[in-house]
Amino acid sequence: MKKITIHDVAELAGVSIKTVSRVVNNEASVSTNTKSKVNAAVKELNYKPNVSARNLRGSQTFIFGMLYDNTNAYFVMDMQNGLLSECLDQNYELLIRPCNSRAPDIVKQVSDLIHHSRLAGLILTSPLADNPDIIDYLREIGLPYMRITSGKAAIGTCEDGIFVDDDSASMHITNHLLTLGHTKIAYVAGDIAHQATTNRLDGYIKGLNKAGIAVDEALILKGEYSFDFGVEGFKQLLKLPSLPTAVLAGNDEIAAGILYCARLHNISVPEDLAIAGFENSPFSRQTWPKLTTASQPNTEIARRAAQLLIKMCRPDTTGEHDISQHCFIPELVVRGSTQKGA
Amino acid sequence: MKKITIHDVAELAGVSIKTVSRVVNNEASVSTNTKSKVNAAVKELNYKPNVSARNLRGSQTFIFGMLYDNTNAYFVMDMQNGLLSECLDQNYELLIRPCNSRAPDIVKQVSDLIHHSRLAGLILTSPLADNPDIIDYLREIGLPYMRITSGKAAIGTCEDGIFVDDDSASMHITNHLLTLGHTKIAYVAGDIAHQATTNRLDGYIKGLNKAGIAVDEALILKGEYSFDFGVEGFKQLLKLPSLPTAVLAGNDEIAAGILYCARLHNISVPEDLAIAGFENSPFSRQTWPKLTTASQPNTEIARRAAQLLIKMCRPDTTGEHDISQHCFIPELVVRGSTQKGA
DNA sequence: GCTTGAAATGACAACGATGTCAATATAAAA
DNA sequence: TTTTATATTGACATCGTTGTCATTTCAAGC
Repeated sequence: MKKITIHDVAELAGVSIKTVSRVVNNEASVSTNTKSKVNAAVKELNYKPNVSARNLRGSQTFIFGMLYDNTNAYFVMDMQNGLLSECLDQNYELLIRPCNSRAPDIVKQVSDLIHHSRLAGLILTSPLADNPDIIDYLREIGLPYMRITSGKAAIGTCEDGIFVDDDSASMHITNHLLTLGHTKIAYVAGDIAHQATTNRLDGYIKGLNKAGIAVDEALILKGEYSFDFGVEGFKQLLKLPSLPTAVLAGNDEIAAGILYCARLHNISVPEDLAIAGFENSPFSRQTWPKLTTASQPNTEIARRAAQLLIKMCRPDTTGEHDISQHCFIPELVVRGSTQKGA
Repeated sequence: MKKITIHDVAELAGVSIKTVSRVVNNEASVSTNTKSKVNAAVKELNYKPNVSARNLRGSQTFIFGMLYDNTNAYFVMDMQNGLLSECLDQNYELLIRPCNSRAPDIVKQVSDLIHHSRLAGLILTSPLADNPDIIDYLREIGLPYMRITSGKAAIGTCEDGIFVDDDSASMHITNHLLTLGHTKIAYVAGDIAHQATTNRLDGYIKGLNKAGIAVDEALILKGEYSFDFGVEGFKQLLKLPSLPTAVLAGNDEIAAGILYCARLHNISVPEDLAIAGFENSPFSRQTWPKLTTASQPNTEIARRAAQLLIKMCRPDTTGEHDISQHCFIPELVVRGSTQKGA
């Protein structure tokens, strides 16, 4: 398998290697005639530029990074599959890195990755996407980045990113429970380092307010996005003088923990207690009863993030900085954990 | 942010860049004194070799690939975290790729990845690790690879890889059920494209044989590693004249499906039906009751795979091809799905 | 025909590492 | 001490590409 280099193409086309480089990179100032000669040679030899040489020499690089710090394997998997699919299609490489958002030197870690791997752009998932130190740093060095996080697309601000409107979705779920007649609804929230946590709580509070129900702080618990915290949280609720009739969980894992704990105490779901999750992760379908939840198209979200980032890195758009943002609204999925027979 | 190159290290350590290169690459013929000086400088400057430059110049590259085709997100996550941790420590890059092992052009896909990204080695997880076409191809082109799959370490063969002794573990679980007095034990297996599936079945059969119990083919179902197949499989078992008293599942997902379906039919677990899973994935702890299962240290396994692959790529060992293999035996974890109160 | 500016092209250095091979330091043998 | 073998080190070319800058080509304007 002989290696085909730019020299071979140049020789065959009868031009200099620099001209081949120009054609391959779609630069200006190449005559139509030359361009077609070179393209023919490229095709005949099946020439592919050497990525390492490009990355080594070029100012532009074709490598993105994706950072995650999330125990939710399904979420990370969806993200990375979506990103990879889009990046590889567009001839970008994607480096995937786990990291600890609470590490004191997190900014340095990010900085090292960027410089060492010469990243052209970075994709951040929550809670890293919500870390102001990291964002400030990226702004400072002017690296294109995409945050995949919670919020409303704020057109008019310079906040680029992909946003999931957890606020609205959470309100929908709350409304769903209210419609079923519940008035004492607890909220077992995840890690407040995630923007989503705040927004989901806000949606819940808005929902209650609209229905004219006072928010009872004793019914709101904050912890982390894990099954174990679901168990823990419900144990705390059990200590209350009277149980709520419904619990909204920060995500499906927490909901599964609550469900588990309810079962231990012989509380029937949904008859005595309605439980709703969030995220529509696979195991929201694998509990008994299945969990009512809010569904977001994670793979699609990731693909979109990659698309926008690539657009940001393409200098061919005319000067102006387009706003690169997009908003997704999770959909309510009603299942047996809130409504018998659903 | 200044980029740290080998020149900076050389200057600080007071040696030539070539000597730094030797230390970094663990080559022979460097005095202990020089080595420690250089290592100190590397550490002080936090120097990391540029992967592109290495890849471009060297005959050896420092990029591994990891291929997965597995719907079990927790498994893939554990694998990639373990591999990344080891690879990055040793200054190897790791490219992560999902792929479809049943694609007709799978070998070409693998080949393209290897050549286009100039991989130094490849790590395969099941079922890709069990695909003979891929393995044959890798042998043919002489690319170092590590299979992470099921089997017994067969010292003496040239079969390099990381093996999980599913056979023994499955037999342990079977024995556990036999000890509890079960004699009619069904097996709901996963996808037979995975070597693990065959080996787990073998362990089950051996377990029954040792106890002098005849294997009833009607109690053995083969499908795929999913919750849905667990549901489907149990529905089939329900059609039998009489139900088994215990079911062994190919993995935890299948077990969760069985558990779900049993609950739908008001069958108490473990009283009327004992269920055991395999893999000790997080949601084996998130069902009610929790699942008895077999636990394997996936992250550790992955890290070991990377270590062995790196060793294979290091020419500094004296000529001979060491056997690079390692075997892990999953441990039985007894929980409430087979034993009340466990 | 001559100047001129822009378009088109090429020569050459550079990116950051490793491979080759020659030079030097060190230890062992004579 | 001198010779010889070996261990240690460094100078320099090199990998395949792109950036810089100089050069050539060409059409338009005088």
